[in-house]
Amino acid sequence: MPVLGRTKKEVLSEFRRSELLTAARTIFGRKGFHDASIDQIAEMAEVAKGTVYLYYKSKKELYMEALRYGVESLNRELRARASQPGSCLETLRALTETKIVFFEENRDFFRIYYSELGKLPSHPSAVAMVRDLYTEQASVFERLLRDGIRRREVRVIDVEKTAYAIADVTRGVATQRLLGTSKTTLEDDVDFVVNLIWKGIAR
Amino acid sequence: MPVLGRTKKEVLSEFRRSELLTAARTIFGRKGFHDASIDQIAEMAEVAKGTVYLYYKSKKELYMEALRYGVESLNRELRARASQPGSCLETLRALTETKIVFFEENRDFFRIYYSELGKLPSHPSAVAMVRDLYTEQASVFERLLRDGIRRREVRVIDVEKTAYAIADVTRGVATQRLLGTSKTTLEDDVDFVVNLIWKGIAR
Amino acid sequence: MPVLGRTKKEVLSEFRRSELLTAARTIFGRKGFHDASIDQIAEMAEVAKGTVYLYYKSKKELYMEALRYGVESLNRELRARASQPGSCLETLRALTETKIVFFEENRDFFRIYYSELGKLPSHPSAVAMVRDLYTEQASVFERLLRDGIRRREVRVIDVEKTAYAIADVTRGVATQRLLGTSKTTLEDDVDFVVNLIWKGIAR
Amino acid sequence: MPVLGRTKKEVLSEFRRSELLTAARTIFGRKGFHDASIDQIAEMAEVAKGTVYLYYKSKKELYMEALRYGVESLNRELRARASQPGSCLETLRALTETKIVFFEENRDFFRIYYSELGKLPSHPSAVAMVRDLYTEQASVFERLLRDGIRRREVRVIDVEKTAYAIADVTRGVATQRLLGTSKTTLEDDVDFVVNLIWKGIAR
DNA sequence: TATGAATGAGGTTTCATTCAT
DNA sequence: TATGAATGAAACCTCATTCAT
Repeated sequence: MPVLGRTKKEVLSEFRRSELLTAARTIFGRKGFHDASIDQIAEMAEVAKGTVYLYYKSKKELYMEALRYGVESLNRELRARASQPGSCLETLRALTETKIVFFEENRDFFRIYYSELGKLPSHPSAVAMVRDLYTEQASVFERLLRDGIRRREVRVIDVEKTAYAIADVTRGVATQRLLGTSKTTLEDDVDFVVNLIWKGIAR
Repeated sequence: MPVLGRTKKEVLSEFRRSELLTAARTIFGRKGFHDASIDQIAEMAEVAKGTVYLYYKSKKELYMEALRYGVESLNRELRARASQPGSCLETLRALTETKIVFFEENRDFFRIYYSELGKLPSHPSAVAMVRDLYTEQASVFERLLRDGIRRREVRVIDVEKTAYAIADVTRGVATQRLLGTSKTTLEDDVDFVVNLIWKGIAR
Repeated sequence: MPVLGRTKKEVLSEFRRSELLTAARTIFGRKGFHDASIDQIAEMAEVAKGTVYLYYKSKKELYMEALRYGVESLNRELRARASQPGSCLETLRALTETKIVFFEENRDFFRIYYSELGKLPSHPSAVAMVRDLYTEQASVFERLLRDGIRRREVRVIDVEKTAYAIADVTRGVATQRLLGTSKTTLEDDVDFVVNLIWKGIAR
Repeated sequence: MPVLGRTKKEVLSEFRRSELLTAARTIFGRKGFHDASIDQIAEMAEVAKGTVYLYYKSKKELYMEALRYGVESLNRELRARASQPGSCLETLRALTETKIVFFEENRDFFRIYYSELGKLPSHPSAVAMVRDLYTEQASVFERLLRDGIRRREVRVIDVEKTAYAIADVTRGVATQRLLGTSKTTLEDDVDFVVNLIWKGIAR
């Protein structure tokens, strides 16, 4: 009995995958890949252990999907915001804020994300995927910078390196916030990042 | 028959510890804490498994010591360089270079270091230690910035946040280099970091 | 599809526990706690090593349950026999025989039992449990003696000490039999214990 | 430089053996065979671990010698007391007291002794030895009983079985005392054993 | 003879994965 | 499809024993 092109089965299946992904993200984020157990994830997703293997063929695959799922969400939000009109500086500020807020709302994911980025070539496949998504994210910023250069708001710089630098400083501030080290408001933190970078790159 | 205050035994013992630490750093860096096995570390250090436990009372302790050993080496180098005379900008450049070179020469350690920094509250003790050492490192840069402000080379800024930002951008560039993503020379990379930051903070 | 209040699963689970307990009793009895390995017990119970841990959370717990299981069986038999009518002397003889027969039929258990009784304060928890069960057993004999005193079949004595003495002599005879030192029939051995004790305590 | 037929070396060697045996008895008694470590014994004997192996070729051998050493001491005391004049009853009381006192003064040994007796055929060799010494001990009592029968103080009984029974009841009382269960004086406890047995065997 | 650093076998326990129901 | 009992590989750690000094 297909509805809107999807059978009941497909809907259920999609639902399970989503529940599993959410649970995986939470547990993996909280305990790391190794200390997380399939049992815990299954329990949180309210299915039996064996069921996990009907949807993901291994712990690693589940991990990678949870990772991809998160990064893609973030990238989607960033792209959406980037496509809104505004000056280069305004957009830069908006993107920075989007990213920091995203991490604050997805602390568990934040950990998976950066622990994986920090790992480099250990789960080669995972890294490759993260790198791709990271690169995709960087490209949002690169496009912004190129626009800024064209519009003469930004001086001529190495856009790629700068894009990475923006990501790094943003990550740093997000880390401070999650660690509780940062004592300033979200707005101040965003200001700091944007000012630093903008001074560094403005005409 | 002590020689220069150290017996032959002490020398051997020190040698073993050092071999173990080096092996541990390599293996842990390559595989992460969990996927590294004591057996592999012992083999690389050319001792038997049991011998490891004569020097470190658990896998975790060995890990932490390997971590501490590396961070302390880096901090030592940074402090040494920071104490040399020069303008604020010169010193900033020197420190940045020191750090990037250190990571290039200690790739395996780089991974432990940042995977641990990215972990936050999982091995509480390890994290605490890394955080302390990280803070110590940040303070080298903070001092530099304060000096710069006093000497009117640098404008009045939040030194703490800026110190972290420097560390973050530097880390980012080091990552690019280790990933092979960066196609530019060491000098160019250092220039990039220093310019970006300096523009952001100079009077 | 529950049958008689028990599902197939429950039956299987009960069966496994029982198989494991039996195997544990045999192996522990034969080799002692330390020299017994979980592997051997699993093999004898015809399950994989990991399965043992689905039913008992550690080697020690398995050991204790095997112990408890045996002692409780013995105590049950003794209590059942003690509640049958008969003179004090008759009951004493019956209990003695019950105990000796039980040990002959459960040689492996006999060893766990007495090795644990002989250990005093090493596995504190195990010892506490055995002591409780031992005390319970002693109380069966104490009640018998008190009855005998009331009925004027037995002279006034320290019932507690005497109860222990009966247990000790019985144990001794059981030991002789299991060692093969005793060359006399079961009946003769029982007679010997009962006569010795009875002479010692009768009016 | 032999002195009294013994060189300095021999004296030292004897001293070491004795220190080791004492330490072994204490540690084995306190922790049992498996949980005792050669290291602990060496430390208590104030020698290095390797030295232990110059005197005893394995942990088991050391254990057996500690066991033998203790049993032989006890047997020696019993034989000495048994050879003193006195009625059968008097000697029985004296021997019982000797044994209980010996165990109270050698608690650690007591545990080794009975844990080994309780083991039957696990370390076959150890058991054989203990059995021999146990038998030797029983024979002291058997001789006493036979004397008593000849002197018409004791009725005609199975002396072997009775000898074991005496040992068993004595052991039981010793156990009560060491466990702290017994609340009566040494004299009362001895009285209890002797009365029970004597009533059981006297003419 | 005495030492104690080094060895490596051995055992418990965990947990991802499978499979019969 | 969903379950969860069963599996067994893998890894940490201990400690009796050896051996070079």
